Amino acid sequence: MDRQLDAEVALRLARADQRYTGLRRALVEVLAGAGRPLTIPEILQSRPGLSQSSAYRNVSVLVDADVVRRVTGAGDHGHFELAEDLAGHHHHIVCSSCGRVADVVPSPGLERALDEAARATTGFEVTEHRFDLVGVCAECR
Amino acid sequence: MDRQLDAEVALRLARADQRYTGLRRALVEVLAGAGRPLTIPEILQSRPGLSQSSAYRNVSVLVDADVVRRVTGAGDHGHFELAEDLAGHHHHIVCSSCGRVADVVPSPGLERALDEAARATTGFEVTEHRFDLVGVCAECR
DNA sequence: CCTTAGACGAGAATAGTTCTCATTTCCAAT
DNA sequence: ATTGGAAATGAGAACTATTCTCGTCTAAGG
Repeated sequence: MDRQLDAEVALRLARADQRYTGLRRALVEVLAGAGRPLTIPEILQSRPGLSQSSAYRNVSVLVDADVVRRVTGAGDHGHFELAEDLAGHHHHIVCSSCGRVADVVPSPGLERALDEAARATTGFEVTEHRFDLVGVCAECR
Repeated sequence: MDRQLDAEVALRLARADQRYTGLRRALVEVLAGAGRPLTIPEILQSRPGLSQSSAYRNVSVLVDADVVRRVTGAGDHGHFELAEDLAGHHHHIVCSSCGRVADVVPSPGLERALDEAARATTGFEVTEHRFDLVGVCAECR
């Protein structure tokens, strides 16, 4: 696994008073290697023997430590990916048929427009934006 | 309730081989009057006596008939609103603290940028885009 | 080593949502 | 109007993703 990523994750867990255990390292590895948001069942498949309760518990710890982010809006299962400042800012495209989620790298022009929209909003203190495309993936088509 | 909306909903339900019952009319009224996506508990509050199972069932019927759309990514409950072509295209801002969702009307420039991004995506047949802001609402702040 | 706080796994518990089924309502044809 | 059948309704059971509980085990620091 990437050394710098490893060190940054260790730092964030330490900040949250959490240990960087083998299981948590494994979760970070799986998510870093996937290149797209994964569900808990998908994570369990890639690490046979890992118990479901531990997967949920530790993903939750990683979310609280700002290492992992939960992605919603794609079928029944939550999807998980590395935090944006670890994996790079990107958006998602969701298949409306099978729920699969793929990463999309945005253009600078798009980002400028999105930030502008965030600034124009009143009444809320905007902290984040989400831009997802919805469509049908090649397999489902 | 708006006559044109009423007729359009009747048409869509007929297309889906569904009746436009009093309960379904009530649901459309509540959603049209809210001006923001509502959860099932919120809908139940505004129509006392309405049973939970009927609310879920009929909202689902309305979703299948393309009258209502489910909004995800805001807390534990799903939120429901009128379909975009009935209520007008808009985006949402979600309070990360309490889960409340408000509507946001986008600028033409933003829409142009979003459409461009959709066109640039390959591998998927893009049918829709979602752009949500996340922040903290005035009450929670 | 030993101690002890925390992590682990298995399964129970929870909560949002969907399903079942007995009853009622609605519509159409007589 | 009346009746027959198809669909809607409501109460509660069932389902499923997720979280919690608790007894056991691991591992870091003294």
